[in-house]
Amino acid sequence: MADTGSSSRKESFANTKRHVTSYDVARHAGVSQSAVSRCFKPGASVSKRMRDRVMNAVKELGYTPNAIARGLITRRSNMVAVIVSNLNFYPEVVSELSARFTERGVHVLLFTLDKESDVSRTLEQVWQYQVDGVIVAAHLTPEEIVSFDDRNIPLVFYNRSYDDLKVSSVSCDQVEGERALINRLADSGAHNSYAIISGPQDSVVSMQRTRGAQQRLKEFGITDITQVSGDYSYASGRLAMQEVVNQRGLVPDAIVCANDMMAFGAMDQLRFHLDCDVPGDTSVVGFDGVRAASWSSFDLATVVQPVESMAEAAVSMLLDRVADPDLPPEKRLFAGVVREGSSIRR
Amino acid sequence: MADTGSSSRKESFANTKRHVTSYDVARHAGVSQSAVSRCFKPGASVSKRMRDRVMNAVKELGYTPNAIARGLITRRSNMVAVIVSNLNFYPEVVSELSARFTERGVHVLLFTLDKESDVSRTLEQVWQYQVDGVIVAAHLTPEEIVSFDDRNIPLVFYNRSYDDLKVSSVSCDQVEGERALINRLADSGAHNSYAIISGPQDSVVSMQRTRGAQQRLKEFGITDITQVSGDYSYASGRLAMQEVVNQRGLVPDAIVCANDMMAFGAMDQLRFHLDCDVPGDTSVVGFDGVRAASWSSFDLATVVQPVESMAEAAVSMLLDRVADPDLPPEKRLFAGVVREGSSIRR
DNA sequence: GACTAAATTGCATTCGAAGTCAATTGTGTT
DNA sequence: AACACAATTGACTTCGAATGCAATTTAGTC
Repeated sequence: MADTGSSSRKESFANTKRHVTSYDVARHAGVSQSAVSRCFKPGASVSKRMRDRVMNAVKELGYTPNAIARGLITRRSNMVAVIVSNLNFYPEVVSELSARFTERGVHVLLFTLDKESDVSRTLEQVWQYQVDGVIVAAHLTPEEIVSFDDRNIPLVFYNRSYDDLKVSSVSCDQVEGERALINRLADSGAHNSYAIISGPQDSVVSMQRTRGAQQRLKEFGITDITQVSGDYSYASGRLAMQEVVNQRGLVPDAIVCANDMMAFGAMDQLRFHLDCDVPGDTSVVGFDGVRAASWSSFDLATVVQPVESMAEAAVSMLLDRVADPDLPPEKRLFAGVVREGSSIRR
Repeated sequence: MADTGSSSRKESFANTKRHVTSYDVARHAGVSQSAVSRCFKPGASVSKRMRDRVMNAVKELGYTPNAIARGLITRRSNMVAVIVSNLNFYPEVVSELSARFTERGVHVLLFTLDKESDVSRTLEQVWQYQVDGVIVAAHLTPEEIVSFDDRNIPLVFYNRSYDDLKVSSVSCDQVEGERALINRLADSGAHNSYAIISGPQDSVVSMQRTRGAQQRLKEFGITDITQVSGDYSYASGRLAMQEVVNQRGLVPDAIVCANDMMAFGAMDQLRFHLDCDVPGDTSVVGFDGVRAASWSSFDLATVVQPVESMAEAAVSMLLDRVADPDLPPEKRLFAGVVREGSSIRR
């Protein structure tokens, strides 16, 4: 640490391959640096002869443009931030987003939040990196949302909507989806007692799903509902299921879970620890339509979110707003598709 | 497009909040720009009075340092690239890596590869973004690996080792793990006929796991082995299982799968489509130790990779080499832990 | 071949922060 | 109070590429 100066000097000799810059290319090709720069700008005015000469030199020297330097002058980093509260809950989403951004030549700076508490520190980092836009699949406070406006950074929420605020979002219609799912349960007859396993108390998505279920059940005149909450995990689904049985003393006709993971947990708890048949004795439904829902072990009735369309929408909405910051915020709502499965008693 | 000049001019008026730079802060605080810069450099020589004045101005103006500009001059972007062949196979890994890098103030540029074919294009992007280092959980050709050396960019492989090449890597001992798993099968008695469901032909990891199984089985004098290959997915596990039965006409005593997903598929195929009890009629084992392996539905015997330790190792190895590029490459091998589960017949 | 318009090229400046070095201020000693 | 020496501070340059503008070349026309 003390000899930083000399060691870095030594280092720059050790690196025989010093960075090749556009100046090096220019000198080697006998042209100006501007010319080199222009050769990398699509649609710039460059003669064929010039382009050939430059590209030759580029190849010979192994030149790669420095995106950092470019970003400094153009004020476009060509990077977007993707902020996810817990990657484990959204692997497909991140994967889809990443693929689609890449397709469009945009790069993804990934931020995962362990606890919602470090959001502000994360945002601090986001600002520093001059990203062109941000996709957020996590909860932000209104102040935090406003800070995006202040900085003129386009923001698109994924599966979080703030009805009252002027923000762009892409989401799945949680309430409608849940209602459709309840319809299916009702269609299949004798479901009189229900349990709802919700997500964390502070999760807006969970609220919406749960509300959808409650509403629809109420409309069907069903009042026998036990509600407990989990944290979206498999383990919490199992615990919640047990808790339901402990509270009621018996198993309800149907278990409505706020997501698939908890539904798997509930199902497993019923089948393997409560000696209960699904769907023979009781029905279980989830929400999300993750891969495992279609595994034979579960074949879960659920609402499938159109992840691909949603990701595509989020990406193009964001990039549209990057290109034209004056576009008004837009909320796009996608309908979920009910997956029948065989976890509903008939 | 034609009026770029005027429109960008207009824009810069529209953005009432022009970027606040260190110069703005300096002017507002009545000091030099260097002073502002120094206030953001830990361990710099700044008097308390100066620091207070500057920090006040920073707060009043809402200044955020520009990491892009900093990166240009320091030649440190504080970003690393994480290249994953298919995020869906590694959600925990990416999540762990991301968390640990963030902890250390390093940012993650995520690249996901759909087909291995676009690796070179991806690398092109990686070079442009001047990342300080790269973690790769995908297959690279020797030439591609050399290109990292040429550019003096530290590289750490995750779960891919190239025995002959001088590269750093963190991996789980696939062969040993698989051997231990086979031991467990052998311990549990009567497993005479085996099926091995391998991964894709070109997957090194699959090769190693499969080889480990074959070796150990051979040592036990077992020769009745059917081998088919899948693509690591649940669906391919089911297909492969069916294929095994089609080939043999009956179900082998044990099914050794190259990863957990395929094991789930095989298990489900056996239980729900081949009317076969697991572990009653046959044993199934996997590899990886993903979350779902411990779900009651499966309770799969498998080799649990110590993902956390491995991620930690990969991150610190990479950052150590970023700090001191002269460190020699190092290969760290982690032992997997056999998870008993209840998918093995006793 | 002369002349105008259009296309191409180079010069010089810019983006925002960091580091070098010299100038200045502050501290401690006798 | 005078001096040596350390701690602070500011002016200026640098990182690498993009761009406005002027200079130059080329193409097009009669």
